[in-house]
Amino acid sequence: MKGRPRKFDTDKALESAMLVFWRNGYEGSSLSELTAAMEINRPSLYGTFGDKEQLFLKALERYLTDYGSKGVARLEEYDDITEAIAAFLDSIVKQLTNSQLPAGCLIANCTLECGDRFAEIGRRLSQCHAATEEALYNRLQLAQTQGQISEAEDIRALAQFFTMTMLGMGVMARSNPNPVAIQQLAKTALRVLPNGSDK
Amino acid sequence: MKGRPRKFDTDKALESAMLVFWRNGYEGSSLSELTAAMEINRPSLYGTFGDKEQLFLKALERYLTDYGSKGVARLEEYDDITEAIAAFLDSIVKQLTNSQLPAGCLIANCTLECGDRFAEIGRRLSQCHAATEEALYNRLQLAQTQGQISEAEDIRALAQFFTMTMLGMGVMARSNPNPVAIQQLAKTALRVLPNGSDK
DNA sequence: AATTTTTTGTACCAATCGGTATATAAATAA
DNA sequence: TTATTTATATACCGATTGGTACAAAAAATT
Repeated sequence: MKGRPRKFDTDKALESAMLVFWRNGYEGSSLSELTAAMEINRPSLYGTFGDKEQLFLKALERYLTDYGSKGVARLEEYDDITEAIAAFLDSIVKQLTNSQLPAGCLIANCTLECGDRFAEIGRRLSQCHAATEEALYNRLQLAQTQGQISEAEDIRALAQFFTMTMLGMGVMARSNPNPVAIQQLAKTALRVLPNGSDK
Repeated sequence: MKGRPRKFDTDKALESAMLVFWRNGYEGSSLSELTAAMEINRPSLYGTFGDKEQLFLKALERYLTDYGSKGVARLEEYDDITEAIAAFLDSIVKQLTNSQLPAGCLIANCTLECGDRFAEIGRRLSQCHAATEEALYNRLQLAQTQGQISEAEDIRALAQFFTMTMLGMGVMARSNPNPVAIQQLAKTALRVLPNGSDK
């Protein structure tokens, strides 16, 4: 490779940026704070990641692989649909109550501020919600074909409900980070499932 | 009263400010946009409402009386606890799906961005959640003493769950403002109540 | 009519915002 | 060694941020 070699680890830098966005939101994260956390200077940031919006989108992808999609992955771990969704919620609870991580959920945190005002980011974040809903829907549909859920059940509504639960827990965790309460929210939400009270 | 009289209606101006904050969040609302919407100039704003933070807190109180506390008020309208909470959620759904109003819920919108970074605002917003939870708790407790809810039921958990539902619906409404879906979320959430599936 | 009090409009403040021009340093290719 | 390429660090850009100084305007008080 020709040219002066990079002095910093792009992966570490991106992770640092992601944590800043997670903590402060999109607008709340200034270029100065970002470059400080990433331990690089501004031209290196622009040369490597593009402008602030592109950096955010890349940080978001990083968040998804490291944190955001852990919950959906757990949907496949159990044959029983209630256990599967319990595992999905439990994964989110674990994240939200991990005091080593920024408060709340990066996606929820930024959905509210970016909605209209930063169109591309807003669109991408909506896609994230839709992807979660779709994963839940597919898992619920499988359970329905297996007879675990009645045919009369509106599984689209259930998928949207648990997506909302994820986001709502994120807001609660940001406002009052009481681990026991967050844990309890997940348990209560599970009761909308036919046999959810048992778990 | 001595001195030059005010040229604008402070109440109208505060309402305009509230709508800007609701749409754009706290940091996202610049002094320029606020004064433009309020149709006053900057010194009038500072003279009448104080600085930006104080203006926000006053706008928040205005939001609470006009919108935020409508849901809680409906808790008293029905003797049956399930109907009461259905009315509470329905009031919030109505607001979230009103296309004349800014998207989402002002409180949820700003909880995420203000948490740590604007301490006083963050504290006040947490109080708002706590107040909602407390109103729900009191109503649930009444229902429990009336035998509508089993003594074994953890009504604190239920109060927190419906508070979370309110906030979660707010995020969903901001990201994908589909009235039917929001309405359905409320209906699904109601199922955590002993006889919630009937309603 | 003169004085006092309060609001108004304009014009401005330092600080910070996201973003970049420029020149130097460090590597490879010729 | 020389030319080329890429990343670095510093220093800067215009625009916007929240917040104010100042003087004119409009009312009540004396």
